[in-house]
Amino acid sequence: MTNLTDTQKEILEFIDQSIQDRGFPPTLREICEKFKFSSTNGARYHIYRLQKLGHLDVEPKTSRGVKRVAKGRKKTPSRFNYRLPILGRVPAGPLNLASPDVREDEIGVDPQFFGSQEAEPELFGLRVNGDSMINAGIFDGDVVVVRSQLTAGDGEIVVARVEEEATVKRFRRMRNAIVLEAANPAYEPIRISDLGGIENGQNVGIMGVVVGLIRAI
Amino acid sequence: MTNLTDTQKEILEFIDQSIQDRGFPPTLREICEKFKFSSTNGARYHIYRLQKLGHLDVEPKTSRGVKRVAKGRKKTPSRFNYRLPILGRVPAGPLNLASPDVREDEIGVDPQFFGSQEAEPELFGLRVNGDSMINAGIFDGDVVVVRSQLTAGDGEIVVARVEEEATVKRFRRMRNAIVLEAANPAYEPIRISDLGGIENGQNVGIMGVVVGLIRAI
DNA sequence: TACAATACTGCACAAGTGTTCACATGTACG
DNA sequence: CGTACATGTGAACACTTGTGCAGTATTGTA
Repeated sequence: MTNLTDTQKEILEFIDQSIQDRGFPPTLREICEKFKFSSTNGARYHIYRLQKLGHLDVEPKTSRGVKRVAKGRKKTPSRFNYRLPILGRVPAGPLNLASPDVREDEIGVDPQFFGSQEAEPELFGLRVNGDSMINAGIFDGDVVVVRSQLTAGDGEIVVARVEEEATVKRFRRMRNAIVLEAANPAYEPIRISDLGGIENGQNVGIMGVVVGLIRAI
Repeated sequence: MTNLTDTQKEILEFIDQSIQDRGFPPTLREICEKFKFSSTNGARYHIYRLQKLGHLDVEPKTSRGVKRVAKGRKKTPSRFNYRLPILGRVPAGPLNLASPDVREDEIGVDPQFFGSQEAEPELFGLRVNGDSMINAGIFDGDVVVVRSQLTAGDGEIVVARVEEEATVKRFRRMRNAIVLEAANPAYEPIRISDLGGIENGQNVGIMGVVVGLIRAI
């Protein structure tokens, strides 16, 4: 991919630098000065080249008329800028993504890494409380990355609301019921007649599917 | 705050638009054309004003020499932009951070979340191969976040080089030796006489300390 | 009424800037 | 050996662009 000569790469860098520092791209003569070219055509040659290679947009007859172009699979800046809101441990109490005051923190993540292709993925973080999912590699204090959705497939790890408490469990679709089971034999599975239904007086719903995990050691 | 006239606000907008669309600010005459001024001094007057008001930086005698100055606008902190290079599984073969060709991918992370305060932290990612750290919650395929350093404290999880292979182990400082132990009873601990020393013909060194973990499910 | 400030018009000029054409110098390659 | 190609030099040219200076119209305001 980096089939560019050293000079070409340096010129792109210089253009970026100029845009960053001064707010606009350099002129041909500024490039000449920087690279000790004695003729504007030295710079002009490289600009022409870089345009042909698709790294620059050039507006003819226009001063400073070069523009860096995001090339092919070049990383979208927003890809790295997504801020994942981390909700707190939420031991009891309602888990409400919309209310920003329950946000404990936020961290920058790469949504594509967790399978999200959308520009504005519906991801949020949730700090896990307890060791009920220890056999699934989810430890106390870990942050699980959750994609908001109301349904889940068999075997997926979900964030479920049981009464007014949020828990992380593995979602099992049985013959006549749905079971939320912990990945820890010390915990009893929760049996539900249907998704969102009530059995034994339980009020249950799925809040999202766990698509990733982030841990600071 | 917005003690600007309508025209002034529109001119700032036009400058932003130009930067966004074309990659560089407009000339005075382009502003004139846009705002139906018949004299360049019409634009010039407003640019001068906006400079005095602190909304623009102006580079004299320079074409398109205006720069929007961040006036209390939210700027994305660089902390969300750090790109963590992910090295491959590196089953055997040398693990060299410097050579970019072993990079499998990179993801955006928040170094502060993993305890790094520096602007350019020496973090890298390493995809874990095998289940030797399963009891520490590190599963096959997980990416561990590693801070490059040559020493480690007792009990820390480290990336160690044994011969030419990189492994993730827990670092134990014993009375007369150092032990690299797996978090899985199925694996035998590796005993080393001293850090970087050789025992049983082993060539061992510490490459970094695991400060975090990222998993895509 | 007089005066200042705002928001321009009009025009010429010098410096800034991209463009064109001709030519030089390596380096790789058949 | 010669040819193609990449990477420049050098100089002149014409358009672009910011600048300086003078003037006009409108709107407060004292």
